[in-house]
Amino acid sequence: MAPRIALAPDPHGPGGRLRPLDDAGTPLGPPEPVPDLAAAVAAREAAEHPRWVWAAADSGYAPLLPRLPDRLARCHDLRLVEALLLAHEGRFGAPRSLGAGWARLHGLPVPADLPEPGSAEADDGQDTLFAPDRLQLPPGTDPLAAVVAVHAEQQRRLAAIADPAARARFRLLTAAESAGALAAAEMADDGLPWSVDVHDRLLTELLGPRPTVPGTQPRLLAELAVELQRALGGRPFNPDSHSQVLRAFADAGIPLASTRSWELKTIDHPAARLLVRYKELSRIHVAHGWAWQDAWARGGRFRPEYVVGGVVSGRWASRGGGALQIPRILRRAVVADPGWLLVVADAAQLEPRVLAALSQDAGLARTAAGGDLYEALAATAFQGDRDKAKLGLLGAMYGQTSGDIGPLLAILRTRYPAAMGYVEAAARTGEDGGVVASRLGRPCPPASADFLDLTEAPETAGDAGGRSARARGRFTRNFVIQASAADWALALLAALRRRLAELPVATAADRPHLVFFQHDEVMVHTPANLADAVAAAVEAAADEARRLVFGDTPVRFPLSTAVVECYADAK
DNA sequence: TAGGTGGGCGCC
DNA sequence: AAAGGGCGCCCACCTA
Repeated sequence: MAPRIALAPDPHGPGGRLRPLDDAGTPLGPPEPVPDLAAAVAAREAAEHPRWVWAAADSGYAPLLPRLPDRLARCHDLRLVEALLLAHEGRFGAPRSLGAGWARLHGLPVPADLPEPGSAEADDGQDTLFAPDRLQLPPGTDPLAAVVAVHAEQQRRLAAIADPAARARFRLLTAAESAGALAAAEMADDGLPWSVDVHDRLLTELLGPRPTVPGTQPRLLAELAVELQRALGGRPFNPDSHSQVLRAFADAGIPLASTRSWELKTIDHPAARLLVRYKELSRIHVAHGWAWQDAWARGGRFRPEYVVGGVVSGRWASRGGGALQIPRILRRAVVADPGWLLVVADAAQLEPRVLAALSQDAGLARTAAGGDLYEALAATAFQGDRDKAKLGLLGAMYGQTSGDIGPLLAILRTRYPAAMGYVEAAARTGEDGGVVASRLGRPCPPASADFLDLTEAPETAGDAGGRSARARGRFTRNFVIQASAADWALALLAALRRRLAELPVATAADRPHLVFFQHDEVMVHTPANLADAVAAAVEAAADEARRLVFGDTPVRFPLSTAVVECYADAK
């Protein structure tokens, strides 16, 4: 067990205080004031690799990063762990700041969490000005004392989980979530290598030259709009307005139910094809065009802000820049530095494999023992029709009932009763208003009014209740899989981060580092001579994650790994 | 004018 | 008969 050290920065200036703790969180000595927190942290990190206990890595780590010679190995993020514990204790969504934990400990009124920076409510005044750390502590409270006390309380609550196996898994989850917070801060600091030149060329090819007047449409987009108007009779209309588009098509004798691309693609008319193209290009322009480049990708690095645990399933969210929605076509712009390479690894067919491991379905586990899972599934149960196999299994995991999927589900139910029973049990729990959890114990939110869809056409209360219950069932059905996949991915990320830190390098500047993480995919930017070692580290981390999360399972989680100069060349 | 909502689509 | 899970972002549009 690594030693633990609580830390709190001074509110002003570079100093702070440290306090060593035992595993239960009991202080092993008095607080130690240090004049230079970054220097003190660096020294203690080198000497003893402690687990740093702090209020929140997102605010605590970023200011230290530029001054640390090496990355921190591990931490305990009180805010993230508090959120996990509260959910586990049936108090999903309760305030999770250090101040909230402190208040609950002392029977004080619990302060609401501050709105996330960048959110709509965040610009409401000066609160954040006086609480940049978002701790929400009562005035006069000693932050280090609060860190020590709330940590001890969290350790007590973790130890109170009765089932030893469940306790071990949940502790793993808190450690992985905390490690993720370190990785997220580091990735924001390093940035994703982004070639502004390549991006410019791509945009110019697709849209025409960058408009000299900001806010005007690039030439090719404007021409496309005119062509579209001409194809519908020549009257001008705004292609971005759904109602105007619907009217223009109707006037030309083409009734549309919506302007969705998939509907347009079924219509054999030049205007439909032009509109689809316009939408594709327009989206790139508005969401990932020159304005985006100016805001997010200056200086050869795209620096998104990741929100660890930002999705209820444990997936990460991002804030600004759309880091997790980079269009495939723009991957051409992600280019390694000269002499460096990108190691891109994504888990192949992660979610069905997770289902196989969760349900311990022997048959499905055999199809997930390696190679192409859908191919194996098709050979076993669908006369070699891979598309059907994939459609059926995805439908089972998402709760799909429409289309021609019924017969496929019936086959799966016969062939893989344990796996289908698993998702159907999760769905029933949800329909009955219950709560499910991931493999490591991350609970889903409780049933609430959110799931009552009151916008539907008038109907009896019973119908609304049934609709809402089924929606809840689809959610819990998918949650067990999506959230357990997130458990695995988080464990992989933590293991990989540790393994990268163990690679021998001459200087810290030569160390391979994570630059991207997207649900089931990781990317490492590495000096070319270490690329093979990095690829091996990713493989090892994936296998470590499998063992940690699922224990003894025949299911394998193969990675598709590519070593490339450019992201677009991976797979 | 600002904020909220819904359509639509990018990613997994 | 049928209503496929999770997000972020931008637009038009409506309302206060």
